[in-house]
Amino acid sequence: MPRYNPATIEPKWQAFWEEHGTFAVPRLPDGDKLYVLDMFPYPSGDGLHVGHPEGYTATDIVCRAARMQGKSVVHPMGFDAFGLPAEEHAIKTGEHPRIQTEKNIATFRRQLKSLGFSYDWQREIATTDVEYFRWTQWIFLQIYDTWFDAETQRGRPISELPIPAEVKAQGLDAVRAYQDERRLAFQSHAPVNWCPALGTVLANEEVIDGKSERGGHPVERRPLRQWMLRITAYADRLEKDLDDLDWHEGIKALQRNWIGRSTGAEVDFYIGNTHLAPGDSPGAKWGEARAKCGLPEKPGDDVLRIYTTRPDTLFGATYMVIAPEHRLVERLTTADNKAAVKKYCDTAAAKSDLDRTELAKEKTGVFTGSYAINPVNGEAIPIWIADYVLISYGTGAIMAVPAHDERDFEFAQQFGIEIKPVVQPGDHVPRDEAAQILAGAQVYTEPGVAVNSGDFDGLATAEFKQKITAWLADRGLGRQAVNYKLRDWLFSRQRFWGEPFPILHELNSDNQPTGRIRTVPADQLPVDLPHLEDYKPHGRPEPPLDKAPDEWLYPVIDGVRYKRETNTMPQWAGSCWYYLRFLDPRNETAAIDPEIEKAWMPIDLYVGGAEHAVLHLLYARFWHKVLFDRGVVSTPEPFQKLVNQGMILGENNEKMSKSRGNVINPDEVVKEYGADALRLYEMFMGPLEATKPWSMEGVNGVYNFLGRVWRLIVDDKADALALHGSVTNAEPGEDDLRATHRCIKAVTEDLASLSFNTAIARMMELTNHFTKAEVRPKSCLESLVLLLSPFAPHLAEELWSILGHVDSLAYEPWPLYDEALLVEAMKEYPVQINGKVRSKIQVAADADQAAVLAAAKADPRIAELIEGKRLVKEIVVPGRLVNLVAK
RNA sequence: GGCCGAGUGGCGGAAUUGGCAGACGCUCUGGACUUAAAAUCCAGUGGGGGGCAACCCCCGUGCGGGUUCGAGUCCCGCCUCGGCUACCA
Repeated sequence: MPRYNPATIEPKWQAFWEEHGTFAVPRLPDGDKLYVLDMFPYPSGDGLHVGHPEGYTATDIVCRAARMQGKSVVHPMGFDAFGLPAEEHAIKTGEHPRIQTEKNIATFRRQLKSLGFSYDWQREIATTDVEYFRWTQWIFLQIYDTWFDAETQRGRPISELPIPAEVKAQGLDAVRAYQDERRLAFQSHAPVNWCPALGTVLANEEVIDGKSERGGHPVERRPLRQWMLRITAYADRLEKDLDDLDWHEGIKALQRNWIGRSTGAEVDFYIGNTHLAPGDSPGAKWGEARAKCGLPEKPGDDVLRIYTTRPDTLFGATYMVIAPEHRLVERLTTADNKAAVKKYCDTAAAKSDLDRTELAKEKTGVFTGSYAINPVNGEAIPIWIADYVLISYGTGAIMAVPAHDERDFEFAQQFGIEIKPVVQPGDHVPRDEAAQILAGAQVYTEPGVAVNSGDFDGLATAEFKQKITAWLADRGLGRQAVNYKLRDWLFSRQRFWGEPFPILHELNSDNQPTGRIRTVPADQLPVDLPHLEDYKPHGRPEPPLDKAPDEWLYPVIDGVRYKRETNTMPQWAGSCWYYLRFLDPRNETAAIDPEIEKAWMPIDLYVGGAEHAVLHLLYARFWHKVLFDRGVVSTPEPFQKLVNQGMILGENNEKMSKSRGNVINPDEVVKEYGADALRLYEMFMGPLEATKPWSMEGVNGVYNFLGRVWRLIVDDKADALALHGSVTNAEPGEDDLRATHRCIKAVTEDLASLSFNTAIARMMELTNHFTKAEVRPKSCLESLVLLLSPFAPHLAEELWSILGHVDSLAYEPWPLYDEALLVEAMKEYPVQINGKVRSKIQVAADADQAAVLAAAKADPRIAELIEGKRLVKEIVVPGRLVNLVAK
């Protein structure tokens, strides 16, 4: 009884492919290349999730079909293997994180192989491989060695950075400092979540409500020396280059939003050298001086520089706000406000970003006691401190215009500050509402026409913005400015299990850092992680590598003692360039051979979850652009086409999670139904990009389909493996050919648009067609098997061999369809009267419109229905339908 | 609050982009085969109504309007659900 038995045929073909190196890819493409990439997984201890095979099957289908269509396809897989869980396991057990990581990778590899994906496993890499992160470190050195030339909008070697004469005159250290300030990788102090009870620094996700996720211990924010990458320098290019990418508009919008470019003006408000009081003015001298020398590059201590996107509302500014971390806080606070201000700033410092934004519904703030002079009207307005202004955006200070900004409005209402409307709403605003706005009782943030704005009254918002910006620039009081929501990338972590930085800090004779740093030369990479006795926290905020043995931690070069950088890189680092290494995974002299890079890049199709739509894709694009500027890669963008697979929900339509108990294990599905059924089901569920619920009955459904295909070709009632009796070498009939060629056309087209679900439906139709047929022409069955092979490769290979072929079908030419065979002699037209189908007629396929119309009117039922009525309109849509409008 | 996406039978989903709504599959029902069951094969399966019958009629794509000979598809106004994001001045 040769039944369809995936449990025997699947391992058999997997072994065959492996033995024969069926999917091994040559160094360079042979003919048209296709680079299809999956987002490589993080090998968690839980093993593969059913979400993984969704995208992986989609790309596998594309690759298998492309090979049959003669393309040279590279389709690699690897592992994003650094990460917290392995380190936590190490802390508990004392076992090196690498051991756990490798176990997990082994599980993932086994699971992936059991699904029959056509990866070139020779190219497998893990970000944790020393030979891989050697080149991650090398790329860091490239970034470190680069400064961004704003003029040409390009990253250039630091050696090409022009050094101003006055800097040069101050000596070598000054030059170094000047360069270091401009490198794309630089050091800075940034707060971390320090948990004294756990003796370790926590990631943001590990902090909930200001307490540690584990144990609920208090967490404080502490500034620590960190590495930053200057991604903001590339913000404009990262935004602009999205235009030419073949990505879903929604994802592009997400990235644009994240970059968050805004244009406005920076404006200086005079604050004097002491504390200004109401009624004070800067005096004519200051204004004259400014008009002469223009706006200084950096604001001095006598002004408060703010950023606004609405310079047209300057006349409506009734107070100022600076962030609690602003450098002028102390300077601006008058004696009698000191205590309150200190208390407020201390509280703000303890709050996490989350507390300051999401959870804080009510606005808070404190008055400094001093005033600033509005440059447009000379009015002195109070300066407040409030944490709704972020130090990390713009200048960390704003002018508040409560009449035309919701946040300022809320704040002003709360603290009883004047609300002064300066924008007359547009005509779309109802009259009573406009009156409310002009009375300062309601906020209005849209454009309109200026009022209460001196000589500028009557200007439309857009025009006013331009005029006032020019006015300010003329007087040295302000300038046009651009800002981004995007922040520089905090690139260091206080963790063990990550890539070490190839950086050394010089020490003086007292073992204190001198501030000078040097890099580990490229030819001395990799910097491997040291051996540790155990992985337990050492109880200081410094990274765990601080407890590395001295031989590792303190190298001596040319008689100078250094301390290694002990921060490690974040998990994002490894995934920023893995797609390059896949092309040349064993290269020992370069990250990638330029010849190989030119031949295969860019990636033609990149498939992965939407959860990486912002960070991973932005970071990788940023690295790629730096590498492009430095001549390492030849394309400005890595991922030409991107598709985000949808989420798979549990059977109950909820997210899959252990706690809900609705997690589906792919191993179980493979065991019960086979890999082909799992693959086919995941593709049949619905569109790749849609969120859709799992259904075991659905899996059973496609499993039945595969069984039907099997029985179409194999006689499952025979004692031994034999072709079904109705399989024949005879020439196929017209109906068979039409059905087959329609299927070829549909599947080919659906594949091109990644519409796998409908492609499968078409193959089901063809299977139904031949199941009913008493004679099944072999040539048609072969076409079906080839069409099915990218989806259910094991079954297809088995049937292909049963049909008498010796070789794998992996490189068999893709079936072609003949347009001439698709058309029928007769065509059925529905005939509508007043838009409702009343009859159907058979007409010769090549009949002209008049003939179709005549046939429609001649139809007995139609004739009866239009009898005695007047035909107002007669519509014939060629190839579609007839509609008669009768009265 | 903002951005994006989606609402079609009992369920997952189709619909050449303005042209027969419900392809394909699941579920369910009936039949064939069988001593019986499973498996398999065949047929039916949006709702309501009429007819002995082949058939016929009405309603129907979240809701309300509109454009059109014709709307799931386009326009206007809502409702619901999901994802991402969140004081970015």
